[in-house]
Amino acid sequence: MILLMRPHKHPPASEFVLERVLYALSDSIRLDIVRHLARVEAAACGDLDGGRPKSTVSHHFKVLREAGLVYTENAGTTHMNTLRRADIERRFPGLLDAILAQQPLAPAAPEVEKPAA
Amino acid sequence: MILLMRPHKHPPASEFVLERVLYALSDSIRLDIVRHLARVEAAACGDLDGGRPKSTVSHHFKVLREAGLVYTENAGTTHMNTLRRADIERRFPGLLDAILAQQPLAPAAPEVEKPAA
DNA sequence: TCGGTAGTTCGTAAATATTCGAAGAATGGA
DNA sequence: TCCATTCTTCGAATATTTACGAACTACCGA
Repeated sequence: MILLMRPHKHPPASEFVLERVLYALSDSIRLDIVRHLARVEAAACGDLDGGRPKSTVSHHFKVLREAGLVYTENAGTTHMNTLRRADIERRFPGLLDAILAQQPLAPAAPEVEKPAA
Repeated sequence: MILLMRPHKHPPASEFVLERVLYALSDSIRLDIVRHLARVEAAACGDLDGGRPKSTVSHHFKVLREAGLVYTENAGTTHMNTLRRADIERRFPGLLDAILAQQPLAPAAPEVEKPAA
Protein backbone atom coordinates (compact mmCIF):
# COMPACT_ATOMS: atom_id res chain seq x y z
CA MET A 1 0.00 0.00 0.00
CA ILE A 2 1.53 3.24 -1.06
CA LEU A 3 0.32 6.10 1.02
CA LEU A 4 1.13 8.98 -1.26
CA MET A 5 -0.15 8.13 -4.69
CA ARG A 6 1.39 10.37 -7.26
CA PRO A 7 -0.14 9.72 -10.65
CA HIS A 8 1.30 12.96 -11.97
CA LYS A 9 4.78 13.67 -13.18
CA HIS A 10 6.23 17.03 -12.33
CA PRO A 11 9.39 18.21 -14.03
CA PRO A 12 12.13 19.49 -11.73
CA ALA A 13 12.79 23.20 -11.90
CA SER A 14 16.07 22.57 -13.67
CA GLU A 15 14.16 21.16 -16.62
CA PHE A 16 11.71 24.01 -17.06
CA VAL A 17 11.72 25.32 -20.60
CA LEU A 18 10.88 28.97 -21.11
CA GLU A 19 9.04 28.41 -24.36
CA ARG A 20 6.89 25.75 -22.78
CA VAL A 21 6.02 27.97 -19.83
CA LEU A 22 5.08 30.85 -22.10
CA TYR A 23 3.03 28.56 -24.27
CA ALA A 24 1.16 27.18 -21.28
CA LEU A 25 0.28 30.70 -20.22
CA SER A 26 -0.75 31.85 -23.69
CA ASP A 27 -4.17 30.26 -23.35
CA SER A 28 -6.91 32.22 -21.59
CA ILE A 29 -8.31 29.23 -19.77
CA ARG A 30 -4.93 28.22 -18.41
CA LEU A 31 -3.99 31.76 -17.58
CA ASP A 32 -7.21 32.11 -15.60
CA ILE A 33 -6.40 28.92 -13.72
CA VAL A 34 -2.97 30.25 -12.83
CA ARG A 35 -4.42 33.58 -11.75
CA HIS A 36 -6.88 31.80 -9.55
CA LEU A 37 -4.22 29.59 -8.00
CA ALA A 38 -2.12 32.65 -7.32
CA ARG A 39 -4.92 33.96 -5.13
CA VAL A 40 -6.11 30.89 -3.28
CA GLU A 41 -2.87 28.95 -2.78
CA ALA A 42 -4.61 25.63 -3.36
CA ALA A 43 -7.66 24.46 -5.25
CA ALA A 44 -9.20 21.34 -6.70
CA CYS A 45 -9.59 21.02 -10.44
CA GLY A 46 -13.33 21.16 -10.08
CA ASP A 47 -13.14 24.59 -8.49
CA LEU A 48 -11.59 25.97 -11.63
CA ASP A 49 -13.51 24.30 -14.41
CA GLY A 50 -15.66 27.28 -15.33
CA GLY A 51 -18.43 24.91 -16.32
CA ARG A 52 -16.28 23.12 -18.87
CA PRO A 53 -16.22 19.34 -19.29
CA LYS A 54 -13.84 17.52 -17.01
CA SER A 55 -11.75 16.13 -19.83
CA THR A 56 -11.13 19.59 -21.20
CA VAL A 57 -10.07 20.96 -17.85
CA SER A 58 -7.90 17.93 -17.21
CA HIS A 59 -6.09 18.57 -20.46
CA HIS A 60 -5.29 22.14 -19.50
CA PHE A 61 -4.03 21.09 -16.10
CA LYS A 62 -1.78 18.60 -17.78
CA VAL A 63 -0.26 21.33 -19.95
CA LEU A 64 0.30 23.49 -16.89
CA ARG A 65 1.83 20.60 -14.95
CA GLU A 66 4.18 19.58 -17.72
CA ALA A 67 5.37 23.16 -18.09
CA GLY A 68 6.16 23.17 -14.38
CA LEU A 69 3.63 25.77 -13.38
CA VAL A 70 1.29 23.64 -11.33
CA TYR A 71 1.83 20.93 -8.78
CA THR A 72 -0.97 18.43 -8.36
CA GLU A 73 -1.29 16.18 -5.35
CA ASN A 74 -3.94 13.64 -4.60
CA ALA A 75 -5.87 14.47 -1.48
CA GLY A 76 -8.46 11.82 -0.96
CA THR A 77 -10.91 11.88 -3.78
CA THR A 78 -9.90 15.28 -5.05
CA HIS A 79 -6.66 16.57 -6.52
CA MET A 80 -5.21 19.66 -4.95
CA ASN A 81 -3.32 22.03 -7.18
CA THR A 82 -0.80 24.64 -6.20
CA LEU A 83 1.27 27.12 -8.14
CA ARG A 84 4.97 26.24 -8.16
CA ARG A 85 5.85 29.82 -7.44
CA ALA A 86 9.22 29.25 -5.82
CA ASP A 87 10.41 26.95 -8.59
CA ILE A 88 9.25 29.25 -11.35
CA GLU A 89 10.73 32.23 -9.59
CA ARG A 90 14.08 30.55 -9.19
CA ARG A 91 14.20 29.49 -12.80
CA PHE A 92 12.67 32.62 -14.35
CA PRO A 93 12.96 35.45 -11.83
CA GLY A 94 10.23 38.04 -12.14
CA LEU A 95 8.37 36.29 -14.92
CA LEU A 96 5.33 35.11 -13.03
CA ASP A 97 4.98 38.36 -11.13
CA ALA A 98 5.07 40.33 -14.36
CA ILE A 99 2.37 38.14 -15.84
CA LEU A 100 0.15 38.16 -12.77
CA ALA A 101 0.49 41.91 -12.44
CA GLN A 102 -1.10 42.48 -15.80
CA GLN A 103 -3.22 45.58 -15.85
CA PRO A 104 -6.53 45.35 -17.70
CA LEU A 105 -5.68 48.40 -19.80
CA ALA A 106 -2.97 50.96 -20.26
CA PRO A 107 -3.81 54.01 -18.13
CA ALA A 108 -2.03 56.91 -19.80
CA ALA A 109 -0.57 57.91 -23.17
CA PRO A 110 -3.10 57.64 -25.99
CA GLU A 111 -1.41 55.86 -28.87
CA VAL A 112 2.17 55.31 -29.90
CA GLU A 113 3.10 53.49 -33.05
CA LYS A 114 6.75 54.23 -33.34
CA PRO A 115 8.86 52.85 -30.52
CA ALA A 116 10.13 55.55 -28.21
CA ALA A 117 13.68 54.52 -29.03
CA MET B 1 4.37 59.95 -53.65
CA ILE B 2 4.35 58.78 -50.12
CA LEU B 3 7.75 58.96 -48.57
CA LEU B 4 7.26 56.59 -45.69
CA MET B 5 5.59 53.46 -46.96
CA ARG B 6 4.14 51.48 -44.15
CA PRO B 7 2.79 48.18 -45.43
CA HIS B 8 2.63 46.78 -41.92
CA LYS B 9 -0.01 47.29 -39.30
CA HIS B 10 1.16 47.71 -35.74
CA PRO B 11 -1.30 47.54 -32.89
CA PRO B 12 -1.16 50.40 -30.39
CA ALA B 13 0.15 49.48 -26.96
CA SER B 14 -3.33 49.84 -25.52
CA GLU B 15 -4.45 46.90 -27.62
CA PHE B 16 -1.71 44.49 -26.64
CA VAL B 17 -3.08 41.20 -25.39
CA LEU B 18 -1.03 39.31 -22.85
CA GLU B 19 -1.96 35.89 -24.21
CA ARG B 20 -0.97 36.92 -27.69
CA VAL B 21 2.38 38.25 -26.52
CA LEU B 22 3.12 35.08 -24.58
CA TYR B 23 2.10 32.97 -27.52
CA ALA B 24 4.35 34.90 -29.88
CA LEU B 25 7.27 34.30 -27.53
CA SER B 26 6.53 30.62 -27.00
CA ASP B 27 8.17 29.67 -30.29
CA SER B 28 11.93 29.19 -30.33
CA ILE B 29 12.43 30.86 -33.68
CA ARG B 30 10.48 33.93 -32.64
CA LEU B 31 12.11 34.04 -29.24
CA ASP B 32 15.51 33.97 -30.90
CA ILE B 33 14.48 36.84 -33.15
CA VAL B 34 13.41 38.88 -30.14
CA ARG B 35 16.62 38.06 -28.31
CA HIS B 36 18.62 39.17 -31.28
CA LEU B 37 16.66 42.40 -31.65
CA ALA B 38 17.20 43.08 -27.97
CA ARG B 39 20.93 43.12 -28.62
CA VAL B 40 21.26 44.93 -31.91
CA GLU B 41 18.46 47.51 -31.67
CA ALA B 42 17.62 47.13 -35.37
CA ALA B 43 17.96 44.41 -37.95
CA ALA B 44 16.61 43.36 -41.32
CA CYS B 45 14.56 40.21 -41.61
CA GLY B 46 17.29 38.58 -43.64
CA ASP B 47 19.79 38.99 -40.81
CA LEU B 48 17.64 36.81 -38.62
CA ASP B 49 16.48 34.05 -40.91
CA GLY B 50 18.84 31.37 -39.65
CA GLY B 51 18.90 29.82 -43.09
CA ARG B 52 15.15 29.38 -43.24
CA PRO B 53 13.03 30.20 -46.28
CA LYS B 54 11.91 33.80 -46.49
CA SER B 55 8.24 32.95 -46.37
CA THR B 56 8.71 31.13 -43.09
CA VAL B 57 10.62 33.98 -41.53
CA SER B 58 8.12 36.47 -42.82
CA HIS B 59 5.36 34.55 -41.13
CA HIS B 60 7.11 34.66 -37.77
CA PHE B 61 7.73 38.37 -38.07
CA LYS B 62 4.06 38.84 -38.75
CA VAL B 63 3.16 37.02 -35.56
CA LEU B 64 5.61 39.17 -33.61
CA ARG B 65 4.30 42.34 -35.19
CA GLU B 66 0.67 41.54 -34.55
CA ALA B 67 1.43 40.78 -30.93
CA GLY B 68 3.04 44.19 -30.64
CA LEU B 69 6.56 43.00 -30.01
CA VAL B 70 8.22 44.15 -33.19
CA TYR B 71 8.01 47.30 -35.25
CA THR B 72 8.87 46.98 -38.92
CA GLU B 73 9.70 49.91 -41.11
CA ASN B 74 10.65 49.93 -44.75
CA ALA B 75 14.13 51.27 -45.35
CA GLY B 76 14.83 51.10 -49.01
CA THR B 77 14.74 47.56 -50.21
CA THR B 78 15.05 46.05 -46.77
CA HIS B 79 12.74 46.14 -43.78
CA MET B 80 14.20 47.25 -40.53
CA ASN B 81 12.84 45.71 -37.37
CA THR B 82 13.02 47.01 -33.85
CA LEU B 83 11.78 45.72 -30.53
CA ARG B 84 8.91 47.80 -29.14
CA ARG B 85 10.52 47.75 -25.73
CA ALA B 86 8.95 50.90 -24.36
CA ASP B 87 5.44 49.91 -25.42
CA ILE B 88 5.77 46.40 -24.06
CA GLU B 89 7.27 47.69 -20.84
CA ARG B 90 4.47 50.18 -20.33
CA ARG B 91 1.82 47.58 -20.97
CA PHE B 92 3.46 44.64 -19.18
CA PRO B 93 6.10 46.00 -16.84
CA GLY B 94 9.01 43.66 -16.25
CA LEU B 95 7.78 40.97 -18.60
CA LEU B 96 10.26 41.36 -21.41
CA ASP B 97 13.18 41.81 -19.04
CA ALA B 98 12.25 38.63 -17.21
CA ILE B 99 12.09 36.73 -20.47
CA LEU B 100 15.31 38.15 -21.88
CA ALA B 101 17.12 37.48 -18.62
CA GLN B 102 16.51 33.77 -18.87
CA GLN B 103 19.41 31.78 -17.52
CA PRO B 104 20.41 28.69 -19.50
CA LEU B 105 20.21 26.50 -16.40
CA ALA B 106 19.46 26.69 -12.72
CA PRO B 107 22.76 27.08 -10.83
CA ALA B 108 22.03 25.80 -7.34
CA ALA B 109 19.59 23.51 -5.52
CA PRO B 110 19.48 20.01 -7.05
CA GLU B 111 15.85 19.03 -7.43
CA VAL B 112 12.63 20.11 -5.82
CA GLU B 113 9.31 18.54 -6.63
CA LYS B 114 7.13 19.89 -3.92
CA PRO B 115 6.70 23.64 -3.97
CA ALA B 116 8.52 25.31 -1.13
CA ALA B 117 5.20 26.71 0.13
C1' DT C 1 -19.40 -4.50 -1.33
C1' DC C 2 -21.81 -1.13 -3.66
C1' DG C 3 -22.30 3.35 -4.97
C1' DG C 4 -20.83 8.24 -5.73
C1' DT C 5 -17.44 11.70 -6.45
C1' DA C 6 -13.13 13.60 -8.69
C1' DG C 7 -10.02 13.30 -12.38
C1' DT C 8 -7.56 10.86 -16.00
C1' DT C 9 -7.09 8.64 -20.43
C1' DC C 10 -8.67 7.43 -24.99
C1' DG C 11 -10.46 8.36 -29.49
C1' DT C 12 -11.97 11.38 -32.76
C1' DA C 13 -13.45 15.57 -35.02
C1' DA C 14 -12.63 20.38 -35.75
C1' DA C 15 -9.81 24.34 -35.48
C1' DT C 16 -5.07 26.47 -35.70
C1' DA C 17 -0.29 26.75 -36.74
C1' DT C 18 3.76 25.79 -39.29
C1' DT C 19 6.31 25.18 -43.36
C1' DC C 20 7.78 26.32 -47.83
C1' DG C 21 7.50 26.91 -52.97
C1' DA C 22 5.68 30.10 -56.25
C1' DA C 23 4.18 34.39 -57.51
C1' DG C 24 3.68 39.38 -56.42
C1' DA C 25 5.15 44.27 -54.93
C1' DA C 26 8.55 47.86 -53.78
C1' DT C 27 13.10 49.77 -54.10
C1' DG C 28 17.60 51.09 -55.84
C1' DG C 29 21.10 50.73 -59.23
C1' DA C 30 23.12 49.78 -63.90
C1' DT D 1 14.02 50.48 -68.59
C1' DC D 2 15.52 46.22 -66.88
C1' DC D 3 17.18 43.60 -63.25
C1' DA D 4 18.57 42.04 -58.76
C1' DT D 5 17.45 42.29 -53.90
C1' DT D 6 14.03 42.00 -49.94
C1' DC D 7 10.25 40.87 -48.21
C1' DT D 8 5.09 39.77 -48.46
C1' DT D 9 1.17 37.08 -49.81
C1' DC D 10 -1.04 32.95 -51.54
C1' DG D 11 -1.99 28.13 -51.46
C1' DA D 12 -1.59 23.64 -49.98
C1' DA D 13 0.44 19.92 -47.16
C1' DT D 14 1.56 18.62 -42.56
C1' DA D 15 1.55 18.89 -37.73
C1' DT D 16 -0.14 20.41 -33.45
C1' DT D 17 -3.99 21.83 -30.33
C1' DT D 18 -8.37 21.90 -28.61
C1' DA D 19 -12.70 20.08 -27.26
C1' DC D 20 -15.53 16.68 -25.41
C1' DG D 21 -18.10 12.19 -24.87
C1' DA D 22 -17.18 7.64 -23.16
C1' DA D 23 -14.83 4.49 -20.52
C1' DC D 24 -11.55 3.87 -16.63
C1' DT D 25 -9.09 4.40 -11.94
C1' DA D 26 -8.80 5.84 -7.17
C1' DC D 27 -10.79 7.03 -2.99
C1' DC D 28 -14.31 7.51 0.51
C1' DG D 29 -18.46 6.42 3.02
C1' DA D 30 -22.64 3.73 4.00
